[in-house]
Amino acid sequence: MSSDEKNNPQHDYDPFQGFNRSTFPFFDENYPSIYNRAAAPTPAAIQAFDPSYMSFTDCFNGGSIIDYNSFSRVVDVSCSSSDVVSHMDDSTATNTKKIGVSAENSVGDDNHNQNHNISEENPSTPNYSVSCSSKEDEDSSNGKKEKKPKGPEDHGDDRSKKVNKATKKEKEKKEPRFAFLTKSEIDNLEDGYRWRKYGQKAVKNSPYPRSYYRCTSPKCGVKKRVERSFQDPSVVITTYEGKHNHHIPTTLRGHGGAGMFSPSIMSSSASMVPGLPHEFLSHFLPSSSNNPAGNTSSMHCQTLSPHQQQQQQLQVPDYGSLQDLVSSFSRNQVP
DNA sequence: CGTCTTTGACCCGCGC
DNA sequence: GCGCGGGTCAAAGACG
Repeated sequence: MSSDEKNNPQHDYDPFQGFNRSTFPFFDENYPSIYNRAAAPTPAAIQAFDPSYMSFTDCFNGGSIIDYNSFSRVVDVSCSSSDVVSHMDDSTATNTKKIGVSAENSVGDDNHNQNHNISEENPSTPNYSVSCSSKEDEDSSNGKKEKKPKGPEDHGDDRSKKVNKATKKEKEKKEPRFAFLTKSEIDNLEDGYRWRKYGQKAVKNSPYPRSYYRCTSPKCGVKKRVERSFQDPSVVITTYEGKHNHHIPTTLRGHGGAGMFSPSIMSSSASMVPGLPHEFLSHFLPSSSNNPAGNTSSMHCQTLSPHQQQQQQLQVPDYGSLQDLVSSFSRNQVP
């Protein structure tokens, strides 16, 4: 652990900072969740979360909160400065940036690698991590840079560059970012929204490329990045960036579309909270096999390929445990 | 024909 | 200043 990390205690970090907690139904202990189970989760059930991940257990128990740095260490993904998660001002952002670098360099760190043994014994036990950060991004999505032809005419833009730099700093604090670890064989996990892939890049120190998606809805600048952990290729890291300013599209393209989730569930949550909180929720919605309210989703399931269905099963967490963990977190964190 | 993916090039920030 | 790596653009092609 770097000294920077020591100086940046995470115990007071709130991964849901920036969101009204009421937008997360499971923060409310009295919320009549359809995921409520008959029995409280057993300790064994909680421990079923693979400890080698930054799981929800890690996230919420005892106020030990994941940030993107921990996240990057766990899954061995590099994270840019903007990925770093913390409620921080610019000065601390500089610090965490260094943390991010050290995280990337920590691949050979024994202390870290010891925790990288990802169990294969519970393939049906999905492991999730979530983190968020604030970041500008509207400058690239809205006021996106013009692609300028390289040549003699491409000069005299230094002024605009500086302006961009300044506005970037200002916007730096706004865009929320959530990262999810999902054990899945499918890279691009369906979340109900429509995404258009706009780029793919090879990731340093990883054989797996990183894909860049943008929400296809006009004026919605939400982006997501999808990549695999090279430590455990079965783990997909999905990073959402920004908030949707629209509801989930009612018509989705073929091959299952929103098949992972019940449309009734999606629409209800979407109408409550369009945007990222819904997305966050959607990642933990049950599939047909575990969804007590799930006739509709089972209907969608029929359109899934066996591959997708397998992935779907891998996606299903123990929602009772999950909810309890989050509630526990809520109790610990909310004044 | 519209939508989406692929992919090489480009831009930019950062560390050395 | 230079090189590297991450992020984005946009043309071309694939697909339904």
